[in-house]
Amino acid sequence: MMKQFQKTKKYYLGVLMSIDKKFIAEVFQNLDLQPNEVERIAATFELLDLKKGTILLHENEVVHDQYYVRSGCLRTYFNDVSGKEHTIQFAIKDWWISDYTAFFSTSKALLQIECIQDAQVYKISRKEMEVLYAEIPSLETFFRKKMEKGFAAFQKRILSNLSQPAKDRYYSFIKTYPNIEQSVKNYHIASYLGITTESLSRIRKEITS
Amino acid sequence: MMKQFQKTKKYYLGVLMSIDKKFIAEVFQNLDLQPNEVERIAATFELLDLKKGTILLHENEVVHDQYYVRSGCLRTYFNDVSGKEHTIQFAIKDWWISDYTAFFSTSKALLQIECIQDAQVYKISRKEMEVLYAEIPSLETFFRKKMEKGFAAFQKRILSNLSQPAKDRYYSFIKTYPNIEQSVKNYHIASYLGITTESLSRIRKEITS
DNA sequence: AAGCTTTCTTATCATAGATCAATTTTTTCT
DNA sequence: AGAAAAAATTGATCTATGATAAGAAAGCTT
Repeated sequence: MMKQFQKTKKYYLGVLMSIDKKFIAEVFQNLDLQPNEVERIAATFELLDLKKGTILLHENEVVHDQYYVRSGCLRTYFNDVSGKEHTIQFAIKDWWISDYTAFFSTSKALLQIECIQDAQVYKISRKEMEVLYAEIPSLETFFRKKMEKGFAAFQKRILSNLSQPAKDRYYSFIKTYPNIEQSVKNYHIASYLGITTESLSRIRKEITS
Repeated sequence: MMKQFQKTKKYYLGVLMSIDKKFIAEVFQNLDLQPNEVERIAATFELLDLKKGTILLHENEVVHDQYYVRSGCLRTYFNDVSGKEHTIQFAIKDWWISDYTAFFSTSKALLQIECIQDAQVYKISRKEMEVLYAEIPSLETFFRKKMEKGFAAFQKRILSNLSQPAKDRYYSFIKTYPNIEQSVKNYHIASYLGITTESLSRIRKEITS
């Protein structure tokens, strides 16, 4: 498949920057970064325009980057041996996305990252980010906290998969992520909940009646 | 239920320490800590002797601590509305355990921590650990990496729950955690795999035949 | 607007694993 | 060792969700 996204220009050394610094400051809003720190960070961010359908990361590619979503919608999913897709994560505005399991160890992707609504994302490499950790320690804390949230979300998901019927999990999903529900297809939601699209359809029918 | 564990004495300021510093150094073996750093850490560790059956943490208690297992075996589990137990994690020698979701935010426990084989554990408070992060930055990195591993394990579990039948999940479990298999009951394993003990029994029967 | 293509729905039948109810085996305690 | 408790097994039946197969509806494209 052709690459459907294009890179924006990138200028190093902070002389000229194509990326909106103000926006970068908002990404890390609670950190109270110094202007020079924001500039330093901005230099490592790369803005990408993605068309719906783009596969940003393919299975077995080494994962060097994570992405911050400015707009649009992406998801990570796993293709199992029987050809079924299992959605691990959706990401809309202000979410981070990657195959984190592979990202952390700079190893091969198990997941694919797919753009499911035209999107603008920042691409951030792990390597550059680790250099930044040393310069701006609060960044490491920022990402540690993100990770803690992600960990908690995964645990919650394991428990709801184990203890709740599909109908309850669907209710939780639309209640917890109303904005995501609007950006994705029902078959995406089904693959996230771990049911077939037919089962989801039956659940939805039950609800409306 | 009576408390079945007793605290060991604890001496502050590094004047006298009841806890084996050599052992502490091993906990963080890859960090290459200085002797004074080890001493500093040791002062925040509290050694507990636990009897099988002890509930170290009850649902709805605020979670201030995590535990490092020196010996024995513990598990965290969730009691769902219908009275079923769902095991989230087992911990044997050299594993860390807590209700991390609550631990990270110092909020109320959803899980219980149960000692399932007589154990010796170190208790480490989040608060003290965060002070240590500032003094010994490599500690924050150490725990971030642990978290990354835990995150990856959770993702793997979500995917295997969604894509594999119980039999395959059981095979993976005993292959991945042979040492845990020997320390826990089959009904613990069943509650980890998300099946009933009857189903696990049938799977085991199939294997032996 | 007509015709594709994608997405969603509906119906029928199949099945993994649950539930219920005993029973047997293993472990623990006195 | 023998009794009691805990854990594991087995059988019969039930149920939520899957698989398969059509169709209907919605969204794009020209």
